[in-house]
Amino acid sequence: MSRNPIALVDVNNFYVSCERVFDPSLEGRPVVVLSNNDGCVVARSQEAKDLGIETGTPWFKVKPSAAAWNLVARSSNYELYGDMSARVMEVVGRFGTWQEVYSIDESFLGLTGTEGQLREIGEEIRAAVARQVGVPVCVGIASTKTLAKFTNRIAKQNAAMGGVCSLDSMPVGQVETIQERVPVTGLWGVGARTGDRLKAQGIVSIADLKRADPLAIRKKFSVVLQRTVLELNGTACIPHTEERVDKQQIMFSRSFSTPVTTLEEMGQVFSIYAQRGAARLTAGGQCATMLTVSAGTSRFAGGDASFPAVTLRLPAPTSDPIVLTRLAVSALRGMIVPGTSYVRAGVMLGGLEPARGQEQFDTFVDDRESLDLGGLLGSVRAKFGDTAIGLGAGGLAEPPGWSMKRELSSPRYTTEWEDLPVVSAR
DNA sequence: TCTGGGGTCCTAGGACCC
DNA sequence: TCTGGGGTCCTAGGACCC
Repeated sequence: MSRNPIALVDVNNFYVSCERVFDPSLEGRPVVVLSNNDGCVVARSQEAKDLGIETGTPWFKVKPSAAAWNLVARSSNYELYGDMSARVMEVVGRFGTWQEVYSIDESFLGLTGTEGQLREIGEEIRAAVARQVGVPVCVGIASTKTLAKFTNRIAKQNAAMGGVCSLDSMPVGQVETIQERVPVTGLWGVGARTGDRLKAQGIVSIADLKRADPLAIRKKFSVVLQRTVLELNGTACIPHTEERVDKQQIMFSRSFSTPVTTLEEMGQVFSIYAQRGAARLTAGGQCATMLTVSAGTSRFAGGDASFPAVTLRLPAPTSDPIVLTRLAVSALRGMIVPGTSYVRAGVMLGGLEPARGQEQFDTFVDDRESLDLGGLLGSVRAKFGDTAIGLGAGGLAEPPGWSMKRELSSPRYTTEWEDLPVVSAR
């Protein structure tokens, strides 16, 4: 493997670990972090996992036992997690010849060194992140991304390894034993659907898949699964993209704290969501060419749920909040049935392309010809806060009744001056 | 009573062109 | 009126990820 080893570095129980950095009283206690609207569990501390709480469990089902379990729940605080993520990535990136940030809490890293040095580097990464950011990470090192993910899992599940595992330093027999035991769906890229289809072919464990003929797998399944087979056998074939490529779509979608039933309220929703989407476009220097608005009734209410959606092709690529808001609101007529209880809605911007100066306004020749409205709104919000300015309903000082609920949120410790933690010593 | 949000990649099939 | 083959682009939907 000595050629081009790859590390997968990820934070243990990331959201919970972020909460613990600023509230050490959470150490050792079961902690869960909830989805938007405090709906269901999205992250768990080890203690919470040990209690048998699964990801996706609705909070109202867990809540009655919370006191008895000494369980703490927090609303998700994405502002905090996003900022902590950037800090972790910066520290981890110092150790690699290249780095690919794969998700909010994990990145692939190119390493160099002998087998013995690799383990040391892994330990240095752990120590650096613990000291400079304060969260625990695990490191898995192998010759391909798929194997690095698998090795990271081994590091996580064996406390004796101290959070670092290099696949080639493990006895071959031991690796084979694990691969015989772990089901294929434990692999990166193999989900439940593919798992069922593989089982029908007699392929159950990771070891089974590793022995399969790559060409046959490609024929029966897909090129994606063929790559998994090759990577399991040490042939790296999933390329890494070091540069952050532009996004291809932007979605703003939320559940409501109380159902929305009228055209008027849904107009508010689409107006506000379209403006949030437009703000993200502007921030990323992009324009959209397609707009999709959608809504949904509850899957749990009994009867048939409905998920109406309308997609519009924009007359010209744009990030103009006025254009996007107008179109999003106009799309709801004929799509939304008044009197129906909608529990969620979303605005999706697609077919994104880089913004090209003022061209985005060329087809809308009015007195805004040379005005970058999105940029202007963005700078006002940056200075005076997210709710300082907006179009129509987006400019309401008081959030509407259906707005998201986050009753158990921690402060934005690292991104707002007024939320800065205070430390004192005696 | 109360059940998340935001993405990517691949494939198949249709429209269209030469 | 019949006949052929090859290619691109776009879109919808599936599967997967965290």
